[in-house]
Amino acid sequence: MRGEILDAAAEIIVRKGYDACTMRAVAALVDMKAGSLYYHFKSKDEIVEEILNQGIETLYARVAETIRNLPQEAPFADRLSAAVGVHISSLVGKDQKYMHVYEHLPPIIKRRSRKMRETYAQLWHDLLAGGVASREVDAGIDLRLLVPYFLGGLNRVPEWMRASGASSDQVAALAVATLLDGISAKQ
Amino acid sequence: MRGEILDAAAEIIVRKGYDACTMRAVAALVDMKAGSLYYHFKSKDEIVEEILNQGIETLYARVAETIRNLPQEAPFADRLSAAVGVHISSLVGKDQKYMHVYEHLPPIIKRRSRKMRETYAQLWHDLLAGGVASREVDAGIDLRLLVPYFLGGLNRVPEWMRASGASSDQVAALAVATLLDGISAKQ
Amino acid sequence: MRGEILDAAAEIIVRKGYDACTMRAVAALVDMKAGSLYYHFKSKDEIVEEILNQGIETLYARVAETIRNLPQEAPFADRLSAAVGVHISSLVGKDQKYMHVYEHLPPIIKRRSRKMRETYAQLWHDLLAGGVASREVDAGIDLRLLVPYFLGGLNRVPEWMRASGASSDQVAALAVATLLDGISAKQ
Amino acid sequence: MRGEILDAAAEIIVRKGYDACTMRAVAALVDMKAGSLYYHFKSKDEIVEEILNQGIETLYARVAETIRNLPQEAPFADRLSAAVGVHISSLVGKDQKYMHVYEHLPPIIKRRSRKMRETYAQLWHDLLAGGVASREVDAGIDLRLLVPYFLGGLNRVPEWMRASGASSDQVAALAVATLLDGISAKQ
DNA sequence: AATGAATGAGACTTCATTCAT
DNA sequence: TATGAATGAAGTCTCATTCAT
Repeated sequence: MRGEILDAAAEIIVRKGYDACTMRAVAALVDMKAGSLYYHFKSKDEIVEEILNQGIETLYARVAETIRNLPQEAPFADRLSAAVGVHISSLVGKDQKYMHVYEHLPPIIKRRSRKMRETYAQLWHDLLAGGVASREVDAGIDLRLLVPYFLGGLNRVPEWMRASGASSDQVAALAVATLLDGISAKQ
Repeated sequence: MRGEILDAAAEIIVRKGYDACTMRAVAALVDMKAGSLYYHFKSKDEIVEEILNQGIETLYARVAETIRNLPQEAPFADRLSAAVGVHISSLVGKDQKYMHVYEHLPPIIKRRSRKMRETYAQLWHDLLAGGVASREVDAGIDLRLLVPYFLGGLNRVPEWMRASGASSDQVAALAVATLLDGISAKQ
Repeated sequence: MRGEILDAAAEIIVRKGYDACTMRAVAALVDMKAGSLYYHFKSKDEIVEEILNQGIETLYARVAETIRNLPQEAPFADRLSAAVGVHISSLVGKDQKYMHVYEHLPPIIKRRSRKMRETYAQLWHDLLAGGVASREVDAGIDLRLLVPYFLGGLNRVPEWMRASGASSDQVAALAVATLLDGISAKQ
Repeated sequence: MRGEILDAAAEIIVRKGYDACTMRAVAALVDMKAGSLYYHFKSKDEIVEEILNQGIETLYARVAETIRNLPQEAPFADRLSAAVGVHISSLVGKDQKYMHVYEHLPPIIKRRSRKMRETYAQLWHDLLAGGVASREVDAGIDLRLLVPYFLGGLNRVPEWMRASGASSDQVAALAVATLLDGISAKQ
């Protein structure tokens, strides 16, 4: 039941926005009355928080596992490519409502998942630091800046994919290529 | 007075989020009672819409003018650099609350400024297309994908600057360098 | 100016109902701002009251004069017919907004013109009493009951004319004939 | 509870007018807070509409049944008398607040019950048409005009009864007699 | 485990009215 | 005479939450 409630809430947030996600609306979707939700959750916030965390935790787990499963000697470009691929396909995957949720939340609530999101950013930081260590990434780059900048672009991807009609593979390829080599014409 | 009300509303949205931006709160900030706001605006929506438009329109005007003022023969890297610089400093400039507003709005309301935002995206599209035409940008890049991806990253900048403590110049430089040449170590 | 304001208010009440008759609406119709009305009237109530009275007073004056102008020896049927004709055509006359107003007012406000309306009822009472005196009206009829009952029917006339599409003459003729002779088939 | 709320609202409308019938006032009368009413009704309109319908529907049902229960061969005068009696006593009956409500509503809201009221008018139309068919009513009378005119008078009855102090039976008798035979003195 | 019913806070909005200018 | 600006009261409605059953 707890799970079904979370599912319902996520569904509503993604489909109609955070404001439309009232306790009554959630309850209706699981064939209950609003008051009954309080048997399973202490408050609306608890529901949202749980959804929020579940989203990033899953994302973290997937990307972490993908990286871990690569052969240790895999070149940086491959590691990056794999990570970006999993990140984007997770954001976009049909059954992955929980991950879409984040983009619909008011900033005040987003902030609650900051710690977990920093942990996730650290994952990327480590990935890139690995590239620097192996001299595959330019040592002059300040990773403290690059990581948030790059993730910032990545997180908007679903929003813009809808507009441009591109596939997640196309977007992933573009992101990787651009990050690695830039857009300057090579002589 | 109209202007002061808009200022107040923008201030609240940016500082405490859209939900906290009630008519009462706005009124209090300009030393009025809630009802009085209706002498100046037909509805809360009208206020938000005006803020929204003013933000993007100013941004558009600034970036467009910056580009226009460059010497025609300026190399692409310079044009890009100038544009990115203006964009970021506008987003971050202290007195430029109106531009911060966008990131705090619920998607339903964001949608209202879509047309203007597309116009703005077109500006960047043209800038990059110019680079392709002059063979300074790799012709293989699909601009329909790149522009939203790049702007997506750019728009998150203030959010992450706060966290990393970098200056807007630093971030701008990073964004330009990365976009142009990527992060791969050059031999 | 006073007159134009009254006109405007009456117009609105008749066309859109009492609730739509706000000070702002009235002001707009005379090209003013709401506050300015208070130079001419002490309150909204004063406006409504004045309209109300003007309506009945005119009606009273017309009917009274019509009766007075009849030759003293005119038969009762003629007197009644004349009075009903004036009453109905006043209620229905295009330029006579003030009289339409009454039907749109909330009962609480209607009550304010009670005294004047009783005076008006007295006019009819006298008319009928004259008929009794001259033995043209059945002496068994309790005029205290008949007058309000008959006027009640008469006042709804405009409302129902609109529905049935009859002319004011048709309705007047029907009212007179029915009142005098009833609807029973005469052998 | 639904019923008690309707009762309370009707009570207020009849006693203090439609404008005084605020959600707060209704709630207070049933010992609740305004917001709680929305558990039982979707909107204030729903409350008013329900009262409105209940009033006319009851009236229709009563009059229709009264007529139906008369022996088929009952003379027209008896049928009319019975119908008028029920109509008036319904309007006036102490427990029948719902029927008083109509006269206190703003025209915009009255209109909502038009269809049901037309159905009710049809009932009277049929009654009179029956009289014409059996040659008890003068065939020259235009029923399309008479019915609304007569009902118009009937509906004002409670308003005027209060003033004149007559009983409902007295008024009913007067209405029937007048309608049937008029007020002319019989030779 | 769930519901019916209620609450209190607070949202947006409208309106008659006031008053300095 | 008229207006711009403001106010306070009130109105309808929504929502998270509570609690006895």
